Parts: sequence; structure tokens; C-alpha cells
Amino acid sequence: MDKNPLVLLELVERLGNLMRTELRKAGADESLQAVQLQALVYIAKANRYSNTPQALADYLGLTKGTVSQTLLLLDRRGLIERFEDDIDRRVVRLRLSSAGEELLAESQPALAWQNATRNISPNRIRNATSALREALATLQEDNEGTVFGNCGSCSWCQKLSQRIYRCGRMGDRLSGPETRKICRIYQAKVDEVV
Amino acid sequence: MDKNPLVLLELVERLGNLMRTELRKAGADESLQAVQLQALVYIAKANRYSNTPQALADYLGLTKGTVSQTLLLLDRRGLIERFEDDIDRRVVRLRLSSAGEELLAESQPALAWQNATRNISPNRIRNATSALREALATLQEDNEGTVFGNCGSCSWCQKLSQRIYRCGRMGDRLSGPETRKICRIYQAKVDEVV
DNA sequence: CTTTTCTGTAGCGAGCCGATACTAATGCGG
DNA sequence: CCGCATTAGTATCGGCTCGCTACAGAAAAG
Repeated sequence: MDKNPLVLLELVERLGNLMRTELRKAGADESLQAVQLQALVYIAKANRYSNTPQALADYLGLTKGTVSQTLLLLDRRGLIERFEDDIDRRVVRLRLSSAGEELLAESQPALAWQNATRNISPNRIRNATSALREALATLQEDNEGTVFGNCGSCSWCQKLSQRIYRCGRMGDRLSGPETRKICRIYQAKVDEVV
Repeated sequence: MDKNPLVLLELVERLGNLMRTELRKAGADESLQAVQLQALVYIAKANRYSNTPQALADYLGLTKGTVSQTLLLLDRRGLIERFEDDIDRRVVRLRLSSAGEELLAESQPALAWQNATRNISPNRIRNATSALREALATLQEDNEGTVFGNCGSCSWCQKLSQRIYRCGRMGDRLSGPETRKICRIYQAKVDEVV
């Protein structure tokens, strides 16, 4: 029975396609494309190491040129802000403008999904999440791509006190909320399959 | 913990995006787009009730106008054949040409996925498949979309003999292989959550 | 025999997307 | 301190996607 993975793939692809059209519908009010909404969602969740065009390109699986175009458009719309990094003046940092935050809060692109999963028990969702997460990690490692994650299961993360954490890779102190954002230098703990 | 569904959604979207870029890479040799490969895969799997442009549009979550363009291109490339239905002369039937079958056999777009899931136990894959299938069905019902499936779990399907089946909705006899193709008039059995 | 509904197609326009070529900043070796 | 490779990002081009509107023909409904 090695056909089962293919069945799962078909489901992932179909759900991906349908959620993409959901995104299109959600963005149609503001005349935004699906990818643009995905970019906004990412920027809202990215931590300080991951709010750059290159990271977004890795995340979405697109080239940096393509992403650059999307960001240009979002900037013209006033939904994001781009500003130079103080230290490395090649890199551009991204963040949502207040208009972008507002837009994201209003248009709930995930609403259809919430409804679609209402009858699935938390336990089954956890199991499915775990399996897909492993597939994603393996897929990205095979492609030498970036594995995104948050500090909760990252081997670099050190807990300094009740509320203060520290990233052993970058040497920065991180607040609690910041440890729950998404990070591109994430390194899975060896014995943790989550 | 009603945040878990959102985590699952994020995984589905990311995997969908990445497999989409895998598709792009796989189709790049033949200079085919991701959607075009998805269309070919669908046409290869569609049964006699489901090999039409409209069905494909429902499956991919696109409009019939968009799909029409894709099919036009695939036809010009000689990868599919389009022919009129004998009874209802509005409908166009689709099938792969031999060139199309060959192309699909050679470019294995699912290879990366097979590798990515190699370390996941069949049992976990089954569980994940089951959960996602339910999400998909609910999502499509909410949107009044078509729920695709095959005869194995369809309430219209009758088993006439060891090898012969019958579709109670359309009244046709179906061979064993045909019952494993994908169908747009699928109706889930009431007590079967599969 | 209309009228409506259901097929599919045609053409338009905004935008996606990869590829290529480019600028500018950093870093490394000497 | 000076080349030279590397990295982050932008600019431009061409092909294609995709929704939209309009359209034609066949079938179904009245």
C-alpha cells in the first residue's frame, strides 16, 4: 500500500487550490490577489530575523524577483512599510502598516476553513498536523529549503527566566510573544518530532 | 484550543504552495505550467461522467473561462483530445492523447512528495488522509461545490457481480477499473466517514 | 414555439511568475 | 587597503493565469 501517500497528496493539493480560491474571494473586496494576502499574513507573523523579502520568497516557494513585485504593489497600496536595516544596508525590513493590520483583521480568509474543520475532533487535527509537519520538514530538507518554525521547538532557544528567552544563534533576548512568531533560522530539536 | 485548525491550515497552504513549485519545476522541462499538469492528472483519472471542462473547473476551483484557456493550450500542444458528446452536443469530452499519457508517465510530479513522506507510518498517513478528506467534503458542501470521489464509498454504487458494478444514478454498468476513477456525481454513503 | 438554463468559447486586462541582467553593500583573501 | 566573490534587492520582459463580460449553440421547461 504505497499508494496512500499519493491520496494524501491529492487532498493537500485540492485543499490548497480551494483555499486559494477562498483567498481570492476574500481579497476581491480589496482587489487583492491570493498571493498578496498570503504575503500580508506572513509579514504579520514573521519575527525580527524573518521579515525580509528573501525570507518571504523562501516561505512562499517563489523567486525573489516575483516577491519583489508583490511587495512593490503592497507598498504602493500602503499596506506595508519597507525600511532599510541599520546594520546591513542591503537588507530591507518589512512590516504591516496600520492599514495592512486593519485589512488583515477585517478580511478573515480562514473563516471558511474554521467552518470546514468544525466537526473534526481536536485529537484528529493534532495527528494530521503532526504528520503534515513532518512531511513539510522532510520536503524542505530535501530541497535544501528553509524550514520555518518558532522558538517553541527550536534547538537554539534558551529560557532565561519566566518571561525572557534568548536565541543562542543570534544572541538576542526575546520576549514571550516574540518566541511565538515564525522564524527562518529555526532548527528543530533533535529528539523532538512534535 | 481552537487555534489548532489554523495551524493545520497553514501547513496545508504551505505544502500546497511548495508542491505547486514542485509542479512548476517538473513541468519546466516541457514548458508546462503547474495548473496544466494538474489538469492532465485530473483528466487521466476522471471517469466517463467527469471528463468535461466544467467538471475540471469545479475540481480545480477555477472558472470555466479560465479552464477553457488551459484546455485550448493543452490541445494545441497535442496532449489532450477534445470531442463532442454523442447525446448532449453541448458538452465536450476530454481525454489524454498518447503524447499526454507519455508525458505524465515520464514526469513524476509526485516524486518529491513520495520522498517527503517516506518516514511517516502508513497509519499516520491514513489518519491524516481521513481528517483532510472530511475537511474537504465539508468545505465543498459549504460552498455548494462538487464533492468528488470514487465508487468505493458512493451511495449510488451497486455491486452486480464479482467484477461488474452499476451506478444507480446514471444506470450504467461499470467495470472494476472504472469504479476506481474519480467522479463528480459522487454521493457519500451516510454512515461512512472513511 | 418561446424562454430559460446549461454547455463551452472569445477577448480583455490586471497581475503572476521565472529568467536575466543589473546595482549596491558586505565579506574575504591577500 | 584593494580586488573579487557573495548576497540582498530591483528592473524589465515575455508567457501565462485568472476573473470578467459577452456570446453562440444545444437542451430543457413553459
